[in-house]
Amino acid sequence: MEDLEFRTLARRILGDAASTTAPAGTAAPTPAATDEPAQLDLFGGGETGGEVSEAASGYRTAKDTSTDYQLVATTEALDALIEALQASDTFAFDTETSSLDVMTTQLVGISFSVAAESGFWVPATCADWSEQELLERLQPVFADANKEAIAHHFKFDYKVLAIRGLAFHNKVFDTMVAHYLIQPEASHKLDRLAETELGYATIPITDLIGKAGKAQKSMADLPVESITEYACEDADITFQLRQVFGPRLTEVAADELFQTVEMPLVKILADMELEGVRIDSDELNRYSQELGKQIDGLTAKIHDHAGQEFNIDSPKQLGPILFETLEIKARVKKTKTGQYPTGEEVLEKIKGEHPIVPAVLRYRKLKKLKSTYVDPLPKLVNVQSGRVHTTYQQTVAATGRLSSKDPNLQNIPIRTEEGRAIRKAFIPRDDNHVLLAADYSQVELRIAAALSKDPGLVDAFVQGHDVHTATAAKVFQVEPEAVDRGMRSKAKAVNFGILYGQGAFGLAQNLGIPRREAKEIIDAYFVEFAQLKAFTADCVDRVRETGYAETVLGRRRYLPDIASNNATVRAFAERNAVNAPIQGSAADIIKVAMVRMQAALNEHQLNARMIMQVHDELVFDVPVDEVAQLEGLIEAAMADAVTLAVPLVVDMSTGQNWLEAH
DNA sequence: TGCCCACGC
DNA sequence: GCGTGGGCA
Repeated sequence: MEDLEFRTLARRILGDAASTTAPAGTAAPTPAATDEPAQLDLFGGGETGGEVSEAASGYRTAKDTSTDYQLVATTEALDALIEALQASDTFAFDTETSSLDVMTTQLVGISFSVAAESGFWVPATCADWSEQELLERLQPVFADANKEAIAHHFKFDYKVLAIRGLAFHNKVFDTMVAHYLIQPEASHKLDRLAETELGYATIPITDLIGKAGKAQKSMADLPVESITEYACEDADITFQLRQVFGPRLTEVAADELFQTVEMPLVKILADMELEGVRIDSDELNRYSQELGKQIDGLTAKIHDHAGQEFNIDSPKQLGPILFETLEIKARVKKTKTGQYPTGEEVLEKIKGEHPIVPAVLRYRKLKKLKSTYVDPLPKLVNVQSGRVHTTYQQTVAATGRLSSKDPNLQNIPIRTEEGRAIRKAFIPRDDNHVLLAADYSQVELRIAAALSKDPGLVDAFVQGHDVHTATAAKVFQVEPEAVDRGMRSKAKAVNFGILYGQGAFGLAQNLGIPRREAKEIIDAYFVEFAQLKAFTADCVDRVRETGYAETVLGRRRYLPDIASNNATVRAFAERNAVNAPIQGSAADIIKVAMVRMQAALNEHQLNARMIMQVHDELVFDVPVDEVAQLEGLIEAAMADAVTLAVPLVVDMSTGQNWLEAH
C-alpha cells in the first residue's frame, strides 16, 4: 500500500462524495459486473477464501469491486483526511481494536468513509503521531454537532473513544440499530447486512487473524498496511448501508423513534455502562463461603438419605434415586427421553413424601444462587473502577426491550430471602451517595388498559385502586372489601396471562388448578372486561392484515407465522400479536423516560448518575443532597414520558444498597 | 452444541 | 410473553 498522495486526495474525495448515490439492487445479491481487478490483493494469488466465497455465494467481493481504500500514515495524509471529513456533512467510521472488551482493549486504528467504495484507514499510532495526538487531531470532527457520524454498533466505538477522552457531539446514525427497527428479528451483523442489503461479501476477519483458537492473532499483531482493506471495507459498507437504511426507516415509519429515542439512547446506555455499578465483593465472597457450607451440608444429608454418593446436579442420576432407591411414588410419567422428571414443579408436589426432597430443592436453590450470581459477580468487577460494567444490548429483544449481559443486571434475584441478599451487594459509589430506584407501577397492565380503553380496567387505574383487587371483585362478583388473598392472586394471574396472550391451559398450570376452573375464571374475566377481550382479538386481526404488531411509538414486530397452517406455530404468533404491542410499548416508554431523564441531569448539571435499567425500573447513584431534586425530575421524566388514557405511576425509594432502595 | 432449568420483568 | 446464564449429556 502506497502512502496516499494528499494533493489529489481531497479532490478525489469531494468528487466522489458529490456523486455518491445509494447503490442499486439492495436485495438480490448480484455478482459484480466489473471485471476491473481489485486495487489490492493482500492475500496473494488466490490463497484465501475470497474466490471461494464469491463463487459459492454469488456476492461481489473486494476483489471484483473497484474500491479506493487508502492508508493514512503521514501528517500530510491525515491533514487531507480531516479536510475531507470537515468538508462532508456525514461520515462513516469504525474502530479496530485488539479485543471486544471495551475496558481493556487496545485501539488499533480508525477507518473512515465519506463516499461509497472508498475509505481511509488511520492506524492509532505511526511514525507521525501517538494515539493521543491522533485523537486530538480528530476531535473537531467528532465535536461537530452539525455533522452526522455513521457507525455500525456505535456504542462500542463510542465507548472505546470516550474512554480515551474523545468528546462526541455528532448526530448519530447507527446502522445496526436502524436495521433493528426495520427488521427486529433478523441478524444485524455487518457482514450479513453487506450480503443481504448490498449483495457484497466482506473480507472474513479470519483471513487476517486466523480461525478462532489458540493460534488466532489479534488485530494489534498485524502490520498496519495489511489491515487497510479490511478496515476501510467496514467503514465503506457502513456508509453504504446508511444510504439504504435512511429511506427504509421512513418506509416503516420509524424515523422519529430512531432519531428521538433510539439514537439518543445509544450514548446514554454507553455512559451507563462506562459508569458501572459498585459491588461489595467482600460481602459476596462472605456469602459465597456461607452458601458453600450450606451446600456441603445439604450434599452430605442428601447422600445420607440416598445411602450412596451421586451427582445431585444430574437429573439422570437423581431420578432413579428418588423413584427407585427411595421408592417415592410419583404420579408422573417419565419424560420422552425415558427419564424421571425432577423439575421444581414435580419435586414441590412430592415435598412431603421424603425428607430428601426438600433438601434437594434447597440444594438446587443455593447452588443456583452461588453459581449464577454470587461467584461470578465479583469476577466481573473491573479492577480499575471497582465496579461491574454491564453491556446493554439494544438490538436483540424482538419487542424493543433492552437486555443486559456480563453481568446480566436484569435478573438479579428479589423474590426469595436468600436471593435478596445479593441485592445488598449493589451499593452507591461512596458514603455520600445513595441508590435511588424508580419503577413504573403495573406499567404493562396500564398499557393494556390504555390501548383497549376497557372501562373497567381504565377506571381502576384512574381511581388509583389496586388493580388486582378490583379485577378480583369483578370476576368473583364481590365487593372489593370482600376480596381475599386467594381471589386476588387468581385475578393477578389472569391479568398477567392477558399480557402474555395466555389461555386456560397456561393459567391452570400457573395457579395449579384444574383447566376447567381456569376456563371458568377466564370466561368470567372476559365478561367483565369485554373491551379488553375485543382488544386482544383486534391485535390478532391487525397482524393478519398488516403483517406486523405495533407499539405506541410505531415500533414494529413482523409476525409472518400468523398465517401458518401449523396450529401451534400460529397460536404462538397470535400470543405475540397481543404481547408485542404491550411489552414493546412499555419498552418505548421507559426508553423515552431515559432520554428525558438524561437531558434533565445534564440541564441541571447534577452529579447523580443513571446506572441501571431493569425493564420498568431505573436506578440512580445519587449524592445525598441531590435526592429531593432528583425525585422531582424523575417523576416528571417518567410519569410524563408519554400521555396515555391512564396515568403512569412511579414508585421511588432510596437506600444504602439496591435491596434497601426497594 | 442444544436442552432444560431458574432468575428477572 | 421477553431475555441471560449455568450445567448436563
